[in-house]
Amino acid sequence: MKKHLESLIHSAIETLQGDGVLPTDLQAKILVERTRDASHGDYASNIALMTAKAAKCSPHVLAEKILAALPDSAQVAKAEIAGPGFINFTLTEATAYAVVGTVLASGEAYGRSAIGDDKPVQVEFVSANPTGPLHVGHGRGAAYGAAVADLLAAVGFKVHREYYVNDAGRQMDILAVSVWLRYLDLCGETLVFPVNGYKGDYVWDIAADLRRAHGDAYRHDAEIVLSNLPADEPEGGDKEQYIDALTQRAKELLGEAAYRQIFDAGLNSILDDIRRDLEGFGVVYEEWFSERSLTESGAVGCAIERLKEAGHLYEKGGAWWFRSSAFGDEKDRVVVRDNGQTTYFASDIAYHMQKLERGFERVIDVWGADHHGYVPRVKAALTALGDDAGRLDVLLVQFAILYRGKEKVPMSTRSGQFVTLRELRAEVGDDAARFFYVMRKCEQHMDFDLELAKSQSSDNPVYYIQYAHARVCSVLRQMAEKGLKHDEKQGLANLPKLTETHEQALLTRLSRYPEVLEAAALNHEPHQLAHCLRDLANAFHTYYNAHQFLVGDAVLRDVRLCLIRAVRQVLANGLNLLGVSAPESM
RNA sequence: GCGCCCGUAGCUCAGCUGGAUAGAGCGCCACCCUCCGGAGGUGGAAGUCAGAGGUUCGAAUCCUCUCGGGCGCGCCA
Repeated sequence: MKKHLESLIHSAIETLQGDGVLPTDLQAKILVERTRDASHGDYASNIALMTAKAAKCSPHVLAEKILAALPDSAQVAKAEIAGPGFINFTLTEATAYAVVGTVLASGEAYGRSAIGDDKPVQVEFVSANPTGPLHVGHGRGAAYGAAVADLLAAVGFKVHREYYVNDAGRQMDILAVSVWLRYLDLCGETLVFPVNGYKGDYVWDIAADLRRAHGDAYRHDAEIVLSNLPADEPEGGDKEQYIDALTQRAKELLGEAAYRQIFDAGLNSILDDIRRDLEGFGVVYEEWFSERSLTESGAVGCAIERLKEAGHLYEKGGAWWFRSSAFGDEKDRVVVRDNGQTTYFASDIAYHMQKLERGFERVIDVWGADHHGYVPRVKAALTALGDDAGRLDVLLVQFAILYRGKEKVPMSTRSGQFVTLRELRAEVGDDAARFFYVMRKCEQHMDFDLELAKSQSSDNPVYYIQYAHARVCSVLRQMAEKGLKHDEKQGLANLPKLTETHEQALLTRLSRYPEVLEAAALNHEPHQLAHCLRDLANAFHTYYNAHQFLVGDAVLRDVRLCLIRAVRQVLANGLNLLGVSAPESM
């Protein structure tokens, strides 16, 4: 409808340009908006205010001229000037009522569109290091990324959801060593666990599995393992140097194959756990992309070569540096360390280069806000490689702070006292967690109230919306119990009987849904959809309280049932896109 | 110190990319159940949009500065 009105205005503008009222090189964007106030009609355009200057006349006078040049439309009942020069449109009744039939006919497809034109878009999200279970910070990225992906799919993009598995690098080595040391402990060796090792219980579990499967195959004498190592932190040494030396020792004693087995045992165990966690959360991927595969396939080497050939790398202090400061970054970054190993950044350059080469029109990365400093260097690398960094959107998600009522839930990664996503899911449920995470726009710091998320009352927006859905179902059950039949055809044929203000309000809400969906998708703002659903639920509850649906008048009953079934459909569609269930009873 | 994000009702947040009288939920106050689920609804009070300049017909929205809060500034990932 917006587009229809915009085209009407466009045609009026062209007429005025032909008449010389407006300059032909006019560069105004025609914008039609929903009115905030029902007394302003259904839609409004500020075009006259925008272009008055170019027309060299007052907005009001220009608005009159536009109005005169506006082609007739069967869907517009009236168009009038208001305020400083707005053009307000009021739709015909038939147009307003038509939405009910449209919703019921379209069903699950209502609100979806094809504006994405099947263009391939990649959404990479979560991508947490497989060194431990996901925590509540990752949860927000998961819920947000999944919603963004689903929204884009709903408006016609071909969406590829991807998880980047950081299965290479030092952190993973530390995990492998941690597993091995716990394993040695289980074998009966006595050793002090490094300060910098991963201390979570899951490391013990992996070690225990390893021992069950392989017995003492990887056992080495503790004294040999720990001999001639630099001091760990408690002994006045450097914990980083210590853990690296320990990693080196592990590789020497175990040999490459055995080390790799322990490494993979840790990796696979944690990755499986993450995958199960996300699946339970309703988050699934088309692809789990391995960082290690980038090195093994030579992609990392290739990316480095390309940068080197283009003259964007230089050697300093034994390492190779990328001249990212020449492309807007604060300073240059190392891609190959002095020990010959490539950095995580080097992998990321290769990864993003590949993403674009894989043919995605747009590439979206969802990152935690703590990685924001990383954005310029990745874009710099793409630019240096001759790619269009503009095709990459990095969406930064702020942290969520958990509250239990008024009390802040203590969380600190340092002490390992973080709350896992699994714990959150168990406590508040998947529906509430998914909804709460996307209720706020991603750049907002979020206070996540566990008590509220758990509460089964109208205070809790997710229950409020689900309850509206369940209520419609309940009415339909009541209908059946009373032995009444619903004649949809008769209902749709008599929609003008929906004369109550509450009914009019619902019609507007329903017709708004596709617009909200489109805006939410294109702006990567699922919170818009969340708010829209709350508003719809609110309008429904108000209606429910004010009027009976199962009335004696069969025609009116059919009409009202059509309306509330349409409401139910839209609620279900919207909740589904946010990964929240739409229960028939609660 | 430099960079990014945020600052809107007592609280949690919207505000459709510069438009009409700044909105919603919670909380608070006053009401509404012989009625399809009261897990609900109606009405009301509540704001110097952090502050100061600037841009223009018009600013919560754009620019500059200041003040608060978060995060980031590794040859970690």
